Amino acid sequence: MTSQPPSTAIPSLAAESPPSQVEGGGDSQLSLEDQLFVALRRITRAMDLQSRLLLQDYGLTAPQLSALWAISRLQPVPAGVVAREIHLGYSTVTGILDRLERRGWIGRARGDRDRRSVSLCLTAEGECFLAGAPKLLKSGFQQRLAGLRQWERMQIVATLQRVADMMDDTNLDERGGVF
Amino acid sequence: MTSQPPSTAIPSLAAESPPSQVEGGGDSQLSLEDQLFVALRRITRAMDLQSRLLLQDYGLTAPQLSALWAISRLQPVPAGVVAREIHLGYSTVTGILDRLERRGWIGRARGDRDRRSVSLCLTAEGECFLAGAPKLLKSGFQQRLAGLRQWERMQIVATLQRVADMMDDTNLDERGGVF
DNA sequence: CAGAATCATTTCGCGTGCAAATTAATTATC
DNA sequence: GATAATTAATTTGCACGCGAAATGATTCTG
Repeated sequence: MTSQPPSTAIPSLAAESPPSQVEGGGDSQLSLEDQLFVALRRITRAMDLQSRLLLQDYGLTAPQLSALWAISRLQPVPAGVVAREIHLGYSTVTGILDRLERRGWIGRARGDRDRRSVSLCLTAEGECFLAGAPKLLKSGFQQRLAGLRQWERMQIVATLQRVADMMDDTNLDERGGVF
Repeated sequence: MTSQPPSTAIPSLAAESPPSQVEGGGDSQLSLEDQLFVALRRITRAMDLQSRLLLQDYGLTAPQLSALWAISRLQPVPAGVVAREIHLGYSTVTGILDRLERRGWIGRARGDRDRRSVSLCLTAEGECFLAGAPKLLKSGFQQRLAGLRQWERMQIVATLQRVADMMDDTNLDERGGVF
């Protein structure tokens, strides 16, 4: 019936919470892979919630803001490049650009040389908005991050990039491997 | 599981990204925070795509499978516990349970003592399905993970959990801090 | 013991993000 | 130079996951 595996699992490393049942998730008895999945799910959810918060406070989602920054950095830039840059599908980016354009933050213009492509540029209002725009990452998270040492931050980023590389099949063959 | 990782091990590790421009995203000129965001976005997307792949091949999404495993592990279990366990909102879990129930993999029953709560159990078919069920993480990712050393895997999981802790405000106050 | 407060779950409305099909423009092939 | 193949962007259809409000059940108060 109920599975109570008497696992001898030593709560390792990050699981140095005392044997008291910490509410929220008894990861200790999960396999490493499952723990990893849970952590990833928590991160995904946190990203989603942060995006909703942005939407509520500023009227744009995190992907929208991310696109805006990318355009600001690369303009004039075709839509496809932005999609690849911020790791969203083409069709998704179209919708995002619609909303950014409707708000008057970006301008769309068909390319001169190639009239299939769309050239994206920030408008003056777009620049203005970005000047006072919120950060992509939640302020609480940023603060906590800032509280770490430089090498810790770099280590975290490196690990995340490594995980992203391992999960993301698309541009893996081009690179020839994770290492 | 018995080995304690060398706690001082981590410093430079994978952080030695050479200035070479890898195609796809010129992260090199981005701030550390932006690089972090991009990595998180890539991970989120990879999770989404993996879930779609599951849906296509097995007819259930990653959250559904995750819920199924959780129920299998904790049954009989009320819905709210499952929601907290797999880090999804209550309302989301309701929909997931609908689909799992419609497929005949779980059974819902109002609690005897408290008729507000719903007791969830796996059906025989559910058990059967789980026996041959796919993993939550993409096979390619799992293989790459398996290719690492144990301490590397643990380091990755620990870092992800740490990031999740830092991003997730909900159960932070209860714990008193990240450390 | 009635009414209020609380709790677990569900319903509803919304925006997201994807794949597949579509449109429009460019390049390749014969 | 016309037809086919490719490319960039968009439209369409679908399921997800959230918050807020609603529902039904239980406990707290006076």
